[in-house]
Amino acid sequence: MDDPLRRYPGYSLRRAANATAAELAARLSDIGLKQVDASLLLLIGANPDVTASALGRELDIQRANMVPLLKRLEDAGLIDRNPLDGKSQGLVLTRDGEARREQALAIIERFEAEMLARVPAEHRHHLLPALDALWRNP
Amino acid sequence: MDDPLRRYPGYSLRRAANATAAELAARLSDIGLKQVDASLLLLIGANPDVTASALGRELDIQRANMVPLLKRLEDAGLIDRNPLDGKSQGLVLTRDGEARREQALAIIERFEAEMLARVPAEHRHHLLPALDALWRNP
DNA sequence: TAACTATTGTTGTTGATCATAGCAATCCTT
DNA sequence: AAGGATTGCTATGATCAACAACAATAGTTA
Repeated sequence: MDDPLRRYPGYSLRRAANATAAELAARLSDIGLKQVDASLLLLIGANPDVTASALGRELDIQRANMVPLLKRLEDAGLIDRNPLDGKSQGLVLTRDGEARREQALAIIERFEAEMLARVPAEHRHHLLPALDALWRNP
Repeated sequence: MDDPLRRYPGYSLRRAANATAAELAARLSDIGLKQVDASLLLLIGANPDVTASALGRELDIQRANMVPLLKRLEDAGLIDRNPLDGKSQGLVLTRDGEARREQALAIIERFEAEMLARVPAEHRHHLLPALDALWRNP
């Protein structure tokens, strides 16, 4: 079937993102996490006492939508909340959260390596800078 | 804020895809189309009498989910259905559908060009082949 | 030809995701 | 002390894709 879309990098970009996201999601589900969960664990681990708002800004997730995400992580015993002042709360990983973060990290590192390995060597090191140019400077 | 995710091509891939998808969606909304609509118009235009099932396979959309998509295009007077045999129906663009397809094509071509222009020249021609390697051969 | 298997188009339901608006409490700055 | 901004949250609606199920038909094989 003739597919006029295949010429377009933008189309391939979306398809590639979907395909890789699906694969990573499948692997992360082995440890009971979604991609957002893993992102949050990594970010909280690297930035103890971050606020929900700051996380939302970094990941482009609206404040309101952070609530159920963090609630699930809290209910799962992976994160704790420290009141920073009267209204802000700092988020930290629990012991379990840290363990899970390390599992997620291992899965992600491995996944990224395998993903990159699929890209022909001549193109490989161009991928990250090219992608970054597409969204870092809006 | 320290963001451990920025090292990962897979993460940049998803962010770049989201950012570009949002921008293209905004432009296509000027002519009352979503991305899927535009994809369908382009595909039907290039493959007259294609079936809904074939479109779904090409775009990785389940048969069942094609129904409301095609119904909207039909209700908008952009496509017609030709009974091919007792159960299959061939899809074609109407006059209006062809006009809309050309508008969509112009928007997409322009968008793709601008998108590519944002990528530094050294990386530019590596983008499409690198992305294709990520999803063409699963 | 008869029987089976696969394909097509469809319905209906579900869950996940995201945008939006609004609210109370608290903070920061002037 | 006051006004505006920020934080966390509730609630709601729209959209989207996955899934199961089904009837009708086509294609293939016994």
